[in-house]
Amino acid sequence: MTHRNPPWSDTRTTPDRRIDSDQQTADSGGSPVSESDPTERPTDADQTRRFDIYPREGRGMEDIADQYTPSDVESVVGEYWDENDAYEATKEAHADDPSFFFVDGPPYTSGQMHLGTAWNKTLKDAVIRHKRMTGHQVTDRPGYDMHGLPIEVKVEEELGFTSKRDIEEFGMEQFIQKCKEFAVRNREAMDEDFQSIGAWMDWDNPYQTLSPEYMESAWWAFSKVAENGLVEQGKRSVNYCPRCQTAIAANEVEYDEITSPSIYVKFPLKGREGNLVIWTTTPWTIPANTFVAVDGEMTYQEVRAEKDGESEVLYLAEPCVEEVLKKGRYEDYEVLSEVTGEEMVGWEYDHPLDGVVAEYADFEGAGQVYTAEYVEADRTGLVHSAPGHGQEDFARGQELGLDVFVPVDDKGEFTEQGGDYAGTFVRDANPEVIEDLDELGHLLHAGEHDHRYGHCWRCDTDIIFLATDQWFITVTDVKEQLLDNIEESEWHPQWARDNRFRDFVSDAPDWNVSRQRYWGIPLPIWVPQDADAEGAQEMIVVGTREELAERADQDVDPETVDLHRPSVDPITITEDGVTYERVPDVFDVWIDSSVATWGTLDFPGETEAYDELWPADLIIEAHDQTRGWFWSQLGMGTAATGESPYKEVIMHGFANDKDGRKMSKSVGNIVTPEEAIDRAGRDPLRAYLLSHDQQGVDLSFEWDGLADTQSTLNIFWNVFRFPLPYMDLDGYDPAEADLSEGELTVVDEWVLSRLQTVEAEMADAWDDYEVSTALNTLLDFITQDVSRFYVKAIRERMWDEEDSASKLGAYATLSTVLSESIRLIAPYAPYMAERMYQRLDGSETTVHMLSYPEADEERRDEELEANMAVLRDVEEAAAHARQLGGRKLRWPVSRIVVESEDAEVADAVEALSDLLAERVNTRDVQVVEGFDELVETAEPQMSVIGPEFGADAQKIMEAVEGLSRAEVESGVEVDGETYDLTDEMVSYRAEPPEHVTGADFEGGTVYVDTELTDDIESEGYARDVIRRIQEMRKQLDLDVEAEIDVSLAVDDDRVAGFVEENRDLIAEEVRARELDLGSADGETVETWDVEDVSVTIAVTQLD
RNA sequence: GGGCCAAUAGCUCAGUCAGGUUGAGCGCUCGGCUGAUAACCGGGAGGCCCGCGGUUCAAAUCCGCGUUGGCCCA
Repeated sequence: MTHRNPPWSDTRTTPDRRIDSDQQTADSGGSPVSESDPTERPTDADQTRRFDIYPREGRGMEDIADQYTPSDVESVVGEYWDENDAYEATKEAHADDPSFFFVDGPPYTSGQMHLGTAWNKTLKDAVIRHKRMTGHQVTDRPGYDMHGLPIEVKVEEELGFTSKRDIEEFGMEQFIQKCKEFAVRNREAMDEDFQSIGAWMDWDNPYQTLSPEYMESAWWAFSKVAENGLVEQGKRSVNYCPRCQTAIAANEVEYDEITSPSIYVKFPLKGREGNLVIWTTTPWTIPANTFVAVDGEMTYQEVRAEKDGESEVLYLAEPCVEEVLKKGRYEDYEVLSEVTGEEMVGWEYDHPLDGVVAEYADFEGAGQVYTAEYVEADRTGLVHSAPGHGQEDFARGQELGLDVFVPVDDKGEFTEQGGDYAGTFVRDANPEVIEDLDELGHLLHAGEHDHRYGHCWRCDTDIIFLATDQWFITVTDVKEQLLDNIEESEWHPQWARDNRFRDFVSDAPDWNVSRQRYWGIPLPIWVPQDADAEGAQEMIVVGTREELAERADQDVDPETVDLHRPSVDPITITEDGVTYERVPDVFDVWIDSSVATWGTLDFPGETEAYDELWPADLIIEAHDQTRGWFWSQLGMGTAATGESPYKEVIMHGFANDKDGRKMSKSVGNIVTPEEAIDRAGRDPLRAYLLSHDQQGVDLSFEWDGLADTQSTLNIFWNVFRFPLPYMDLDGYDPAEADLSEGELTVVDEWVLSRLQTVEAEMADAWDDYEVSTALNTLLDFITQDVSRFYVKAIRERMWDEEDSASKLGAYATLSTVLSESIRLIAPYAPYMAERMYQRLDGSETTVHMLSYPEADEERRDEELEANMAVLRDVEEAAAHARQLGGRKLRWPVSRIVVESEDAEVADAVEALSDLLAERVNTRDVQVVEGFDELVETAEPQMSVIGPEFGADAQKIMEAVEGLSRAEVESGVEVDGETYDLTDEMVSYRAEPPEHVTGADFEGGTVYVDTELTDDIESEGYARDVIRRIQEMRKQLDLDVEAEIDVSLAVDDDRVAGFVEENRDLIAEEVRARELDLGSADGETVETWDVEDVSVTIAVTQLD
């Protein structure tokens, strides 16, 4: 065998390369991938930058990267990308494609990347890469959420602050500066984190919620909301953090189990005998009591209860009577009467803390019984209601037209109205309230109650409900439109939209957007200094910096103004003789991210991109954002413009630990992305994360699973590197692969057909963003079809003559399969794909600028795929049968017989019989409907024979055992006497004849005839000897082309004869110049056991 | 307390929408292959398909009630 080129010479000097050599013809519906003049692209001139798996100059195999080492691949590719501006080149390549407006959900800059955010960014990156490869100009601006209470709290911790007073003393401006520094510092670290997992986004230009342009987006959107009449100021009962001294959003409240007081209180009725009995876990809200709620439908009993010789009258819901009286340790009771809740409406009572508190709700309508929806037959069936605190109480109070009475200030302390409690923090007042109620004789029972209660998500302080003056976006006014807009958006998975999201939106209350804090976007609301001034508008909402400059009383430069507090605080607006001042609040931080679709485009500062792109084509977040960002954007978009700001949503899951439990510091089960990258690599981590369901389902992270993914990628790596030495030897350039050159065999046609099928299936999966399905389809193809089957099938052809048409066909096929598979995997494992691409082709700067392969229906042959599936089943069964027959694959068998009644199976085996014969190493393949050589062996049925023949049964059994059916049916002779046996007495077991073993497959049975002949033994031993010599060559680390001398001694004359017969074959296969039989003398000598025969082999390397 | 999602081999997951003999990978074990070789392939063992009811000729799959975990809400 001769070769044109020395093995490691540089054969890659072809000057003109095709771009994207096996690009399919663009279909009519598809969008053409931009292909600018190839001469503008980097050409072979910078070939030195191309990766080399195999060193070109005179080095040996030991230098070959024969194992997939992700860290090596990733570091070299990372450098390559940087040096060659691969990201920029990719964007450039798709600059003229149809646009795709992706919007990044901004991570909050108070922490660092964890596994969940790594997953999130990886999925986004894969989608963006795929979108580009399928011909889109993708908006890929990453974002950061940088304002808000959580950062304030972190900074307060750093500075050792405990209250707002500390901040005021420190200075608001300085404090805000510290918050900004904190956010920017974290952002920079997160930039690096995200890039470390290969996320290709516009990291030079992220949108940041603290930038003037971005803050302006929020002002603009809010001003549109105001124009639509959906901004309102009002008292609402809100979740209030007494430490942070601000309202917090419902989704900023976390819940935990706590122990609260549990008290039963008697409210003395006015104008009639008796008491209403209520139950509460918040004694401190009793001072604010305004009314008592009952269920109009429910039956209440008037009972006279006795204790210590005294009696009193109590009103309780009928199902609660026994329980409550037990709590109150009453000894006996009698039911005096029954009334419905409805009948109790209007009853009046005295405030139970009259005389203790300075003021209580005694205005028109207060101190009475009303019905309410929230009453249940629980505890007492009567509910203490304080609209100044409880949210439901507040809502019902509004319906009833009751004033809101709040004897608590913004520090959570009682005001002077609280009388004895004035200046006491509400929760600290609980014991006093209980004591006072007891002294006044109104306490029926006091105990403890364990329940879930909310606390501030950042500072852990238990929240209180407080009716305060806040600003709202009244989304409840556009509820129908919100629900309609949900219909307009497409969600993956759809159930998330139709169940969770729809339910949440249906129940969403008005959105409290004001926070009494510092680090945030200031509310752009100006209110009159004197609300009663003539001609005063209720409020002025400013939408842009330009507008602020125009309307402000002070000089404001729209280019340089910092919209943060405190610089905007002193700005006033005077119009029509009325002076307006800014509301000192900042926005709820959810407002910030809710305008991300505008902020990403720098709108309204810039309008061009907005006009072209808005609304977003796609957003991707985890399921916690259903009530977060998915909602805030819908709410803001609908309130501001009437539209949803996004069209499509992918909602993925959470990364939990291996037991499906949340990762947390306290449990100590956190896995960091850094550790995963260190232990497995970026591509394996990405592929692992992306191989699991991406739609709504959580991931249980497991190290073994990550390792599995790495070994799967390793199989791809092996498939990739397998042909390289051969191609190099032949000077074959895989980038120039042409399927019309050379000769395609049936396996080539098959694997190409499979490739098209895989491409079609992946395209279908991608259409529905079934990202994991697409990846797993590809990985299955690479491992099962390409590695397990195709590579094995073409191995021999790699050693054909230099210009063999069959080899060229295999080269072209494998090159095509690799080239397209590399592009198919590129969005998932971008580093590996790049390295492979640069080795095989490299005509473009990066694999990621190429187009995604599409199925060529011309190349699909479903019948062939079906036939090959049958062949593989048969092959598997044959291997099984061989194993049962104790004949290893290296030794040929004389024949296999495929038994099947299925015509399709028979046709498939016949169509592919040559290939099958080769793969199972048989000299002959037969296909039959029924294998007529099976021997039926009799098995006596003693349960029938025993009773029939009594004492003779034992002998008959022995005689019958192992006979054929014919022998039994002709009569069984025992001791000269012939017995006729009925069918019931004997059953038959069909068995293959001697030397034949069978194994079932889905369509039938495969029989393998392992009978030995001299011819078979001769080949078998020869192959065994070849194998041993090859093994020695390998151990000696010989170059594949190196020649050797071999001498060997066989410790068995007959086997020695077989070896002698095959001398030429052996010599050729092992590249032996001389092959001596007799004694083993040479540089390296080793003795092998070949089928129990000792064979000593000596190998000497020639120069 | 409520809504949604999940539970299938020792582990990670398919299969559930459209009911018809539970599959894959890893791990274990036995074997095979061998110029992809620290790679690769096959056989085997291993499942009350979370539990209990119901619908049906037939349920991992549909329905109801629970248990456990996750997310969200109160």
